[in-house]
Parts: sequence; structure tokens; C-alpha cells
Amino acid sequence: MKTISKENYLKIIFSREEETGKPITTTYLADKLNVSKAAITDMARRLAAEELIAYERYHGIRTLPKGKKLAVEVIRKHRLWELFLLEVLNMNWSEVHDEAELLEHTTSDKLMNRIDKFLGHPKFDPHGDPIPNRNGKFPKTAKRMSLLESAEGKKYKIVRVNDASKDVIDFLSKIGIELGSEITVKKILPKNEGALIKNGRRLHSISGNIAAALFIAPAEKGRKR
Amino acid sequence: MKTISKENYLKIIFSREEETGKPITTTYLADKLNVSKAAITDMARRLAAEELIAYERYHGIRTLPKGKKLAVEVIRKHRLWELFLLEVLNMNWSEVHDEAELLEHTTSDKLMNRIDKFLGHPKFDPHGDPIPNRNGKFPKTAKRMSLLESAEGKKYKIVRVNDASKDVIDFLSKIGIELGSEITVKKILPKNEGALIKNGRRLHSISGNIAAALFIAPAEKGRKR
DNA sequence: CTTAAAAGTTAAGCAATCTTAACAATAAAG
DNA sequence: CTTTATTGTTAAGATTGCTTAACTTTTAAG
Ligand SMILES: [Mn+2]
Ligand SMILES: [Mn+2]
Ligand SMILES: [Mn+2]
Ligand SMILES: [Mn+2]
Repeated sequence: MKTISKENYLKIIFSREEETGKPITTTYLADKLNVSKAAITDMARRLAAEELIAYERYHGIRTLPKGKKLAVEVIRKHRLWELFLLEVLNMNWSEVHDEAELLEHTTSDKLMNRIDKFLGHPKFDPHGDPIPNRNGKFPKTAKRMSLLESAEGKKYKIVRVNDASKDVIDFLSKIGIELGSEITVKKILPKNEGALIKNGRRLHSISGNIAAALFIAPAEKGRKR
Repeated sequence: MKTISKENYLKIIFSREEETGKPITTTYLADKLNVSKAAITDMARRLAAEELIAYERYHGIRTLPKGKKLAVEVIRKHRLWELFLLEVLNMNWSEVHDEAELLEHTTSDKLMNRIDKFLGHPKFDPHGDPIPNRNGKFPKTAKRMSLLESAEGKKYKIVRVNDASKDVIDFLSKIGIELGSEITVKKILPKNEGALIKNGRRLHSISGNIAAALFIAPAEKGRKR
């Protein structure tokens, strides 16, 4: 049976697997989902029983086709809702994630496709994440890198902001950074202690936390994000 | 704690109490919510423990102020969603109820107020049910009666359609009856066997089931529905 | 290699929401 | 009034999704 909990688990498992290519650990999920490690083991057994994931005791979790499909459907709903809430209902950049986190589980495919159509079949959500189409296919996305891997002195465009923390997004809004902002990296501090970036004529010192949430692409001809 | 189940229970308890003014029975709720009578007794104890309802063993359920407030909030969300889905996203008259039945539980007050504003603070949902405002106050509604209490030969306006059954709404759509339609009652069959009504130049024979879902007001000067 | 720390699992138990079956109270009929 | 039908409650048990505590496996150091 499909439940809100399972959808949330699968979404995170899938995303993490895409990111790392490796089996997902109990500790990672416990941390992300804010539950005990025992709860993860428990759910892993149940998801595996439904063939949504492959679970090997002590060796982590991988998604199976059925789980992948479900995860992508939920991700699609999440991202379309975020854009809809921002563009149509004028909610704040920092608010839409939490709202979408709930709506994604109570929206029929039919409604979602209406919203997709209403928005003109968008390819990216307000945080720069790609929106899979109704067949589960993600749009081609130009390569991106973390701000932490950038070269000092160079100019970049912000192409993605990790939406995991409301505070981070709020802070960025406050200092005037948004998707598409062109920034110049002045300094990357070692040991993940943050960075100095220039946005227009304003120089900002940002924490390691904030820096890690920012993803960029070289600021040049390329229009694709 | 506030859960989807509890919200659904309270919504039905409240609506039924408004309708009858009497304590709500276990049997009624079991039927409406499609669960066993034992489940109702069980939930009644828990809702009573939270002071959302007053529950007297063997003598039914009444709402308490806290439960009433919660119920009205959910009803507001339900009805605003229905209108939004119909008007903004062009879903069908018969589809919006089921969709709203889920969305009503995962929508923040903030989002709901945005939608309310977007719609221009509407007073009635697509089935003619009044939408409480953000303070929980229902709009004044002109008196309505069931089609079954109508007088043969008279002309009426459809002011409300019970949204409980998708099939009923689908049928009405098919024969061209919607909110605001002006009809003439030709015959009311006894024993709840239905009625004969004329909509424009078309004469329709409708079942008792359908007739019971239709609510009317005299078709005259009055514009209020 | 050995061992201590970290990661992961198991066991026991709880809360929420259901189910079925047996039993009790109330209401309806005669 | 009694009897019976209807309505409602209890008891016992299942499932989902969690918790804490104890135990096991794996990993990282030395
Ligand atoms: Mn998000
Ligand atoms: Mn979610
Ligand atoms: Mn409805
Ligand atoms: Mn509902």
C-alpha cells in the first residue's frame, strides 16, 4: 500500500542514489527523515517486501524500478506544486517547499497534469531542480557545480539552491540572491568555512552552510540552466 | 494530535449536527465513513478525550467548541479547493469533491487564504454550499428546500446539489442541470420514487436518489442563492 | 591483525486506526 | 409490559510507523 511515509522515504532514497550512485545508508535516512535508525531498518524491510527497494542487511538500500517510478512521480508533484504556489499564488520562495512537501501526497495525477498544463509544462522548479515530465523523464540539464568547487575571481550564475532549509532560502532572499543571479566568487574559505561573493556591487560573506546550498554554472553565452 | 482521520470524522459530525440538531449516531457515522461501528466507538472515545466532542455511551455524539472550530476550518478548505479546482484548473464538476477531500487535510491556513483571495473571497462552492470565512463565519444563505418538498407546477432555481455522490453529479451534468438552472417541477412521485422536471424544453424523469440531492429556491426576483 | 568506534539490527512496546466476533443496551412491536 | 430487532460497545487482534535499549556487524585506527 502507498502511504505518505513510504512516498517520503522513496523520494529521499531515490534522490540520494542519483547523487551518489551508491547504496543509501540507514544513518543518512534517519538523519534526513528525522526518525531513529531502527525506524529506517523497519521501513526498509517493508519497502523491500513490496519490491520498491533492494535492501541488504548491513549494506544499505537501492531503489528498484517500481520504487524509482513512484519516487519520480512524487518528485514531479513536489516541484510542480512549488512552482505553482510561487508563480500563481504568490507564496514566498522560502515557503513553497514545506507546503509542497505535504501537497505532493494528496494530489491525483489528473490534477497534477492540469497544473503542469496551466504552468506551460515547465522544466525547472523555483529552486532550479528539474521537473520530470508525465512519463518520468527529466529534462536535459546543463552541468552544474557546487559553489565550493568554483574558481576564485570568476563570474557565475546561480542555477540551483538546495531547498532543504527554509532559513537558507530566507537568508538568500534577504541579501538579494535568487535563481539566475550573477555573482563573482571572491574567496572560498578552506574547511568549509564559507565564501566571499559579490552580487552586483554588494559583497557578501556567506557561511559554509549557505555556500554548500548554492550551485552554479559559468556565467556566459549559455542560456540553459 | 490533529490527523486526517479525525478531521474527516469531525467534518461529518459537525455537518450532520447542523442538519439535524440532534446527537449523531454510531450507525450514521459508520455508514458515512465506511468503517465498522466499533471503529466509531473507538474514535469517539479519543475525540472526547481531546474535548473535541461530547460523547455519551449509547447516546451519540455532539461537537464541542474546539471540535466545531476544527470542522469549520476543514470545511472551508474543502469548499475553497473545490471552487479553485473548478474555476482555475478547469476540472469537472463531478471530480472536484474527491480531490478536495484529500487536499483539505494538507493545506496550511496561509495557502488557503491565498486561494481565498485569488478567488475573490467567494461565498459559495460549486455545489452551492456556503464557504465560511477565515473567522469561521458562514455567509447568510437564503432559505432552501429539498426538491422533494417542492410544489408541482412551480418554477424553481437549483441552488444546491449534494456533492456526496460523483455519479449523481455526473448524471446531472449529462442532462444539463447545473447550479442556477431554472426548472419546473411537473410531478413528485410518492414514496421517494423520484420526480418529473422540466429544464428548458427538456423533460427529465429523475430517480428518488437524484431528487434527494437537489435543493431549490423559488425562481423569482431574489438573486441570492 | 586487533580493537574501539560507528553503523546497523533486533526486541519490546506504544499510539493510531482499523477489523471481526461476542455481548449489552435501547428502541420498536405486539 | 415483554419480546425482539436494532443499535452500540467491548474484547482481541492486525497493521503502520514510530521509540528506546540491548546487541551485532562493519569500519577505521593504531
Ligand atoms: Mn522542494
Ligand atoms: Mn512529503
Ligand atoms: Mn465537497
Ligand atoms: Mn477529507
